[in-house]
Amino acid sequence: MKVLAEPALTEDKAAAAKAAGIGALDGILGFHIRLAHGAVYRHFTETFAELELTQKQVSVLWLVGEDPGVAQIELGNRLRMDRATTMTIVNRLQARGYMKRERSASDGRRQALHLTPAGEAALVQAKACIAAHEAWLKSRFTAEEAEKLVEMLARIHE
Amino acid sequence: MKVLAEPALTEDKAAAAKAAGIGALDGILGFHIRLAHGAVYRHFTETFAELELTQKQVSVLWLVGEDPGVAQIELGNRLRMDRATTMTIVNRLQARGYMKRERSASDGRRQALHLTPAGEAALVQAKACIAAHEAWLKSRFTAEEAEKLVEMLARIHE
DNA sequence: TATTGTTATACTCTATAACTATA
DNA sequence: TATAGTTATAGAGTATAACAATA
Repeated sequence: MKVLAEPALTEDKAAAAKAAGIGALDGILGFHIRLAHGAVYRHFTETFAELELTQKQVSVLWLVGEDPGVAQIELGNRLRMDRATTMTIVNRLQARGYMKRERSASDGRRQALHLTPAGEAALVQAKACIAAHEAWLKSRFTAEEAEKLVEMLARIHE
Repeated sequence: MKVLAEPALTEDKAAAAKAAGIGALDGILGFHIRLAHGAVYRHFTETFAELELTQKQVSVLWLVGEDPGVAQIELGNRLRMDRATTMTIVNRLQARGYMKRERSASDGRRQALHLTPAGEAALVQAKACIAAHEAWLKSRFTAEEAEKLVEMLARIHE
Protein backbone atom coordinates (compact mmCIF):
# COMPACT_ATOMS: atom_id res chain seq x y z
CA MET A 1 0.00 0.00 0.00
CA LYS A 2 2.52 2.56 -0.83
CA VAL A 3 3.01 4.92 -3.64
CA LEU A 4 3.11 3.90 -7.29
CA ALA A 5 -0.40 5.03 -7.96
CA GLU A 6 -3.07 3.38 -9.91
CA PRO A 7 -5.59 6.16 -10.33
CA ALA A 8 -8.47 3.75 -10.05
CA LEU A 9 -7.38 2.92 -6.54
CA THR A 10 -6.95 6.44 -5.29
CA GLU A 11 -10.07 6.41 -3.20
CA ASP A 12 -9.34 2.98 -1.81
CA LYS A 13 -5.88 4.05 -0.88
CA ALA A 14 -7.11 7.18 0.79
CA ALA A 15 -9.64 5.14 2.72
CA ALA A 16 -7.05 2.60 3.74
CA ALA A 17 -4.66 5.34 4.77
CA LYS A 18 -7.34 6.94 6.84
CA ALA A 19 -8.10 3.62 8.47
CA ALA A 20 -4.46 3.06 9.28
CA GLY A 21 -4.46 6.63 10.45
CA ILE A 22 -0.95 7.41 9.36
CA GLY A 23 -1.19 7.47 5.57
CA ALA A 24 2.07 7.28 3.68
CA LEU A 25 4.01 7.37 6.93
CA ASP A 26 3.01 3.72 7.13
CA GLY A 27 5.79 2.86 4.68
CA ILE A 28 8.52 4.55 6.71
CA LEU A 29 10.62 2.09 8.69
CA GLY A 30 12.00 4.74 11.03
CA PHE A 31 8.48 5.77 11.92
CA HIS A 32 7.57 2.24 12.97
CA ILE A 33 10.70 1.92 15.05
CA ARG A 34 9.75 5.08 16.88
CA LEU A 35 6.17 4.00 17.52
CA ALA A 36 7.24 0.52 18.60
CA HIS A 37 9.80 2.01 20.94
CA GLY A 38 7.13 4.29 22.39
CA ALA A 39 4.80 1.36 23.02
CA VAL A 40 7.58 -0.64 24.67
CA TYR A 41 8.62 2.38 26.70
CA ARG A 42 5.12 2.89 28.03
CA HIS A 43 4.66 -0.75 28.98
CA PHE A 44 8.07 -0.75 30.60
CA THR A 45 7.18 2.31 32.65
CA GLU A 46 3.99 0.65 33.85
CA THR A 47 5.79 -2.57 34.70
CA PHE A 48 8.45 -0.73 36.65
CA ALA A 49 6.18 1.84 38.30
CA GLU A 50 6.43 0.05 41.62
CA LEU A 51 10.20 -0.29 41.50
CA GLU A 52 10.49 3.28 40.22
CA LEU A 53 13.20 2.37 37.77
CA THR A 54 13.62 3.57 34.20
CA GLN A 55 14.90 1.59 31.24
CA LYS A 56 18.31 3.16 31.42
CA GLN A 57 18.58 2.73 35.16
CA VAL A 58 17.77 -0.97 34.82
CA SER A 59 20.32 -1.37 32.03
CA VAL A 60 23.01 0.26 34.14
CA LEU A 61 22.07 -1.77 37.21
CA TRP A 62 22.19 -4.92 35.10
CA LEU A 63 25.58 -4.21 33.53
CA VAL A 64 27.21 -3.21 36.81
CA GLY A 65 25.80 -6.35 38.41
CA GLU A 66 27.27 -8.45 35.62
CA ASP A 67 30.58 -6.65 35.49
CA PRO A 68 31.46 -5.21 38.90
CA GLY A 69 34.08 -2.51 38.81
CA VAL A 70 33.11 -1.34 35.34
CA ALA A 71 33.88 2.31 34.58
CA GLN A 72 31.29 4.90 33.59
CA ILE A 73 32.88 5.43 30.22
CA GLU A 74 32.46 1.72 29.56
CA LEU A 75 28.78 1.83 30.44
CA GLY A 76 28.35 4.74 28.09
CA ASN A 77 30.02 2.86 25.27
CA ARG A 78 27.91 -0.23 25.77
CA LEU A 79 24.64 1.60 26.09
CA ARG A 80 25.49 4.21 23.46
CA MET A 81 25.34 7.06 25.92
CA ASP A 82 27.29 10.25 26.36
CA ARG A 83 29.52 10.57 29.44
CA ALA A 84 27.26 13.27 30.84
CA THR A 85 24.17 11.17 30.23
CA THR A 86 25.80 8.25 32.01
CA MET A 87 26.59 10.52 34.94
CA THR A 88 22.99 11.50 35.55
CA ILE A 89 21.87 7.88 35.61
CA VAL A 90 24.66 6.71 37.89
CA ASN A 91 24.03 9.71 40.12
CA ARG A 92 20.40 8.74 40.51
CA LEU A 93 21.21 5.12 41.30
CA GLN A 94 23.88 6.19 43.78
CA ALA A 95 21.51 8.66 45.44
CA ARG A 96 19.08 5.80 45.97
CA GLY A 97 21.79 3.72 47.58
CA TYR A 98 21.94 1.11 44.82
CA MET A 99 25.45 1.80 43.62
CA LYS A 100 28.76 3.09 44.87
CA ARG A 101 31.74 4.65 43.17
CA GLU A 102 35.30 3.70 44.00
CA ARG A 103 38.37 5.13 42.45
CA SER A 104 40.09 2.55 40.27
CA ALA A 105 43.42 1.42 41.70
CA SER A 106 44.97 0.84 38.29
CA ASP A 107 43.75 4.05 36.64
CA GLY A 108 43.02 7.05 38.80
CA ARG A 109 40.83 8.63 36.19
CA ARG A 110 38.30 5.83 36.33
CA GLN A 111 35.56 5.20 38.81
CA ALA A 112 34.94 1.53 39.50
CA LEU A 113 31.21 0.97 39.95
CA HIS A 114 29.76 -1.61 42.31
CA LEU A 115 26.27 -2.52 43.45
CA THR A 116 25.39 -2.19 47.09
CA PRO A 117 23.38 -4.99 48.73
CA ALA A 118 20.30 -2.86 48.16
CA GLY A 119 21.31 -2.59 44.52
CA GLU A 120 21.69 -6.34 44.23
CA ALA A 121 18.24 -6.80 45.71
CA ALA A 122 16.77 -4.24 43.33
CA LEU A 123 18.41 -6.00 40.41
CA VAL A 124 16.81 -9.30 41.37
CA GLN A 125 13.40 -7.66 41.40
CA ALA A 126 14.16 -5.81 38.20
CA LYS A 127 15.07 -9.02 36.41
CA ALA A 128 11.73 -10.53 37.38
CA CYS A 129 9.96 -7.45 35.99
CA ILE A 130 12.05 -7.63 32.83
CA ALA A 131 10.94 -11.23 32.38
CA ALA A 132 7.29 -10.20 32.64
CA HIS A 133 7.83 -7.28 30.31
CA GLU A 134 9.62 -9.44 27.78
CA ALA A 135 6.86 -12.03 27.91
CA TRP A 136 4.32 -9.33 27.07
CA LEU A 137 6.49 -8.09 24.24
CA LYS A 138 7.33 -11.48 22.77
CA SER A 139 3.81 -12.86 23.08
CA ARG A 140 3.07 -11.59 19.57
CA PHE A 141 5.98 -13.44 17.95
CA THR A 142 7.06 -16.98 17.39
CA ALA A 143 10.47 -17.91 18.73
CA GLU A 144 11.97 -17.66 15.25
CA GLU A 145 10.36 -14.32 14.62
CA ALA A 146 11.65 -12.91 17.88
CA GLU A 147 15.12 -14.14 17.07
CA LYS A 148 14.99 -12.63 13.60
CA LEU A 149 13.70 -9.37 15.00
CA VAL A 150 16.53 -9.14 17.52
CA GLU A 151 19.04 -9.87 14.80
CA MET A 152 17.65 -7.19 12.51
CA LEU A 153 17.50 -4.61 15.28
CA ALA A 154 21.10 -5.41 16.15
CA ARG A 155 22.07 -4.61 12.58
CA ILE A 156 20.73 -1.13 13.16
CA HIS A 157 22.49 -0.29 16.39
CA GLU A 158 25.76 -2.13 15.94
CA MET B 1 26.91 -14.48 35.02
CA LYS B 2 24.63 -16.58 37.07
CA VAL B 3 21.60 -18.27 35.63
CA LEU B 4 21.63 -21.96 34.95
CA ALA B 5 25.30 -22.29 34.18
CA GLU B 6 27.03 -25.20 32.59
CA PRO B 7 30.33 -24.94 34.39
CA ALA B 8 32.33 -26.03 31.36
CA LEU B 9 31.00 -23.14 29.34
CA THR B 10 31.24 -20.44 31.96
CA GLU B 11 34.39 -18.93 30.58
CA ASP B 12 33.21 -19.08 26.99
CA LYS B 13 29.97 -17.41 27.87
CA ALA B 14 31.74 -14.73 29.82
CA ALA B 15 34.06 -14.12 26.90
CA ALA B 16 31.17 -13.91 24.47
CA ALA B 17 29.30 -11.55 26.73
CA LYS B 18 32.32 -9.34 27.05
CA ALA B 19 32.76 -9.30 23.29
CA ALA B 20 29.15 -8.32 22.78
CA GLY B 21 29.62 -5.83 25.57
CA ILE B 22 26.16 -6.21 26.93
CA GLY B 23 26.17 -9.72 28.38
CA ALA B 24 22.81 -11.31 29.03
CA LEU B 25 21.06 -8.09 28.04
CA ASP B 26 21.80 -9.27 24.51
CA GLY B 27 18.86 -11.64 24.72
CA ILE B 28 16.36 -8.96 25.70
CA LEU B 29 14.20 -7.83 22.80
CA GLY B 30 13.14 -4.61 24.51
CA PHE B 31 16.76 -3.67 24.97
CA HIS B 32 17.48 -4.01 21.25
CA ILE B 33 14.44 -1.93 20.37
CA ARG B 34 15.71 0.82 22.63
CA LEU B 35 19.23 0.75 21.19
CA ALA B 36 17.96 0.63 17.62
CA HIS B 37 15.64 3.52 18.31
CA GLY B 38 18.53 5.48 19.77
CA ALA B 39 20.66 4.87 16.68
CA VAL B 40 17.83 5.90 14.39
CA TYR B 41 17.13 8.94 16.53
CA ARG B 42 20.73 10.09 16.34
CA HIS B 43 20.95 9.65 12.60
CA PHE B 44 17.63 11.42 12.18
CA THR B 45 18.87 14.34 14.25
CA GLU B 46 21.98 14.64 12.12
CA THR B 47 19.99 14.41 8.89
CA PHE B 48 17.58 17.10 10.04
CA ALA B 49 20.12 19.37 11.72
CA GLU B 50 19.92 21.85 8.87
CA LEU B 51 16.13 21.90 8.78
CA GLU B 52 16.03 22.01 12.58
CA LEU B 53 13.14 19.60 12.75
CA THR B 54 12.64 16.75 15.19
CA GLN B 55 11.07 13.38 14.47
CA LYS B 56 7.79 14.36 16.05
CA GLN B 57 7.69 17.70 14.28
CA VAL B 58 8.20 16.00 10.93
CA SER B 59 5.49 13.45 11.69
CA VAL B 60 3.03 16.20 12.58
CA LEU B 61 3.99 18.25 9.54
CA TRP B 62 3.51 15.17 7.39
CA LEU B 63 0.13 14.22 8.79
CA VAL B 64 -1.25 17.75 8.60
CA GLY B 65 0.00 17.99 5.03
CA GLU B 66 -1.78 14.76 4.18
CA ASP B 67 -4.94 15.54 6.05
CA PRO B 68 -5.54 19.29 6.19
CA GLY B 69 -7.94 20.36 8.88
CA VAL B 70 -7.07 17.49 11.17
CA ALA B 71 -7.58 18.16 14.89
CA GLN B 72 -4.88 17.98 17.51
CA ILE B 73 -6.59 15.17 19.33
CA GLU B 74 -6.48 13.17 16.10
CA LEU B 75 -2.77 13.75 15.68
CA GLY B 76 -2.24 12.57 19.22
CA ASN B 77 -4.19 9.40 18.59
CA ARG B 78 -2.32 8.59 15.42
CA LEU B 79 1.11 9.31 16.83
CA ARG B 80 0.33 7.87 20.26
CA MET B 81 0.83 11.17 22.00
CA ASP B 82 -0.83 12.87 24.92
CA ARG B 83 -2.87 16.02 24.20
CA ALA B 84 -0.36 18.14 26.08
CA THR B 85 2.54 16.58 24.19
CA THR B 86 0.77 17.31 20.92
CA MET B 87 0.30 20.91 22.00
CA THR B 88 4.00 21.58 22.51
CA ILE B 89 4.82 20.24 19.07
CA VAL B 90 2.07 22.15 17.29
CA ASN B 91 3.03 25.26 19.24
CA ARG B 92 6.58 25.02 18.00
CA LEU B 93 5.55 24.50 14.40
CA GLN B 94 3.10 27.37 14.64
CA ALA B 95 5.73 29.64 16.20
CA ARG B 96 7.97 28.91 13.23
CA GLY B 97 5.20 29.85 10.84
CA TYR B 98 4.73 26.36 9.43
CA MET B 99 1.22 25.76 10.68
CA LYS B 100 -1.92 27.62 11.62
CA ARG B 101 -4.86 26.82 13.84
CA GLU B 102 -8.44 27.52 12.82
CA ARG B 103 -11.47 26.84 14.89
CA SER B 104 -13.49 24.01 13.38
CA ALA B 105 -16.80 25.19 11.99
CA SER B 106 -18.58 21.94 12.78
CA ASP B 107 -17.22 21.49 16.32
CA GLY B 108 -16.14 24.54 18.25
CA ARG B 109 -13.97 22.49 20.55
CA ARG B 110 -11.67 21.41 17.78
CA GLN B 111 -8.85 23.26 16.13
CA ALA B 112 -8.46 22.52 12.43
CA LEU B 113 -4.77 22.47 11.56
CA HIS B 114 -3.40 23.63 8.22
CA LEU B 115 0.07 24.10 6.79
CA THR B 116 1.15 27.55 5.73
CA PRO B 117 3.03 27.92 2.42
CA ALA B 118 6.23 27.93 4.47
CA GLY B 119 5.06 24.72 6.09
CA GLU B 120 4.39 23.13 2.72
CA ALA B 121 7.86 24.08 1.59
CA ALA B 122 9.40 22.69 4.77
CA LEU B 123 7.49 19.45 4.27
CA VAL B 124 8.88 19.05 0.76
CA GLN B 125 12.40 19.43 2.11
CA ALA B 126 11.61 17.15 5.03
CA LYS B 127 10.38 14.41 2.73
CA ALA B 128 13.64 14.54 0.82
CA CYS B 129 15.55 14.21 4.09
CA ILE B 130 13.29 11.36 5.16
CA ALA B 131 14.11 9.57 1.92
CA ALA B 132 17.84 9.91 2.61
CA HIS B 133 17.39 8.82 6.20
CA GLU B 134 15.31 5.82 5.16
CA ALA B 135 17.88 4.83 2.57
CA TRP B 136 20.56 4.83 5.27
CA LEU B 137 18.35 2.77 7.54
CA LYS B 138 17.19 0.26 4.95
CA SER B 139 20.61 -0.19 3.38
CA ARG B 140 21.26 -3.07 5.76
CA PHE B 141 18.16 -5.02 4.79
CA THR B 142 16.78 -6.73 1.74
CA ALA B 143 13.37 -5.56 0.57
CA GLU B 144 11.73 -8.61 2.11
CA GLU B 145 13.55 -8.14 5.38
CA ALA B 146 12.53 -4.50 5.58
CA GLU B 147 8.94 -5.43 4.91
CA LYS B 148 9.00 -8.14 7.54
CA LEU B 149 10.61 -5.77 10.02
CA VAL B 150 7.93 -3.13 9.48
CA GLU B 151 5.24 -5.74 9.88
CA MET B 152 6.70 -7.03 13.14
CA LEU B 153 7.19 -3.56 14.54
CA ALA B 154 3.58 -2.74 13.67
CA ARG B 155 2.49 -5.73 15.75
CA ILE B 156 4.13 -4.06 18.72
CA HIS B 157 2.60 -0.61 18.42
CA GLU B 158 -0.82 -1.44 17.05
C1' DT C 1 47.95 15.73 24.80
C1' DA C 2 44.34 12.48 25.57
C1' DT C 3 41.12 10.35 28.73
C1' DT C 4 37.77 10.19 32.56
C1' DG C 5 34.90 12.21 35.50
C1' DT C 6 32.37 16.21 36.82
C1' DT C 7 29.39 20.32 36.70
C1' DA C 8 26.43 23.53 34.43
C1' DT C 9 23.24 24.32 31.03
C1' DA C 10 19.66 23.57 27.66
C1' DC C 11 16.30 21.33 24.72
C1' DT C 12 12.93 17.73 23.67
C1' DC C 13 9.68 14.27 24.91
C1' DT C 14 6.50 12.72 27.98
C1' DA C 15 2.93 12.91 31.23
C1' DT C 16 -0.33 14.67 34.99
C1' DA C 17 -3.32 18.01 36.79
C1' DA C 18 -6.28 21.73 36.62
C1' DC C 19 -8.76 25.08 34.04
C1' DT C 20 -11.80 26.91 30.01
C1' DA C 21 -14.90 26.43 26.26
C1' DT C 22 -17.92 23.67 23.74
C1' DA C 23 -21.00 19.51 22.78
C1' DT D 1 -21.03 14.82 31.67
C1' DA D 2 -17.76 14.27 28.19
C1' DT D 3 -14.56 16.17 24.84
C1' DA D 4 -10.89 19.38 23.00
C1' DG D 5 -7.81 22.61 23.85
C1' DT D 6 -4.87 25.11 26.95
C1' DT D 7 -1.53 26.17 30.63
C1' DA D 8 1.61 25.04 34.26
C1' DT D 9 4.65 21.93 36.03
C1' DA D 10 7.89 18.19 36.42
C1' DG D 11 10.91 14.21 35.43
C1' DA D 12 13.80 11.81 32.20
C1' DG D 13 16.97 11.39 28.27
C1' DT D 14 20.13 13.59 25.43
C1' DA D 15 23.80 16.51 24.29
C1' DT D 16 27.49 20.36 24.39
C1' DA D 17 30.85 23.03 26.72
C1' DA D 18 34.14 23.91 30.08
C1' DC D 19 36.91 22.42 33.89
C1' DA D 20 39.84 19.26 37.05
C1' DA D 21 42.48 15.23 37.81
C1' DT D 22 45.10 11.64 35.93
C1' DA D 23 47.66 9.01 32.27
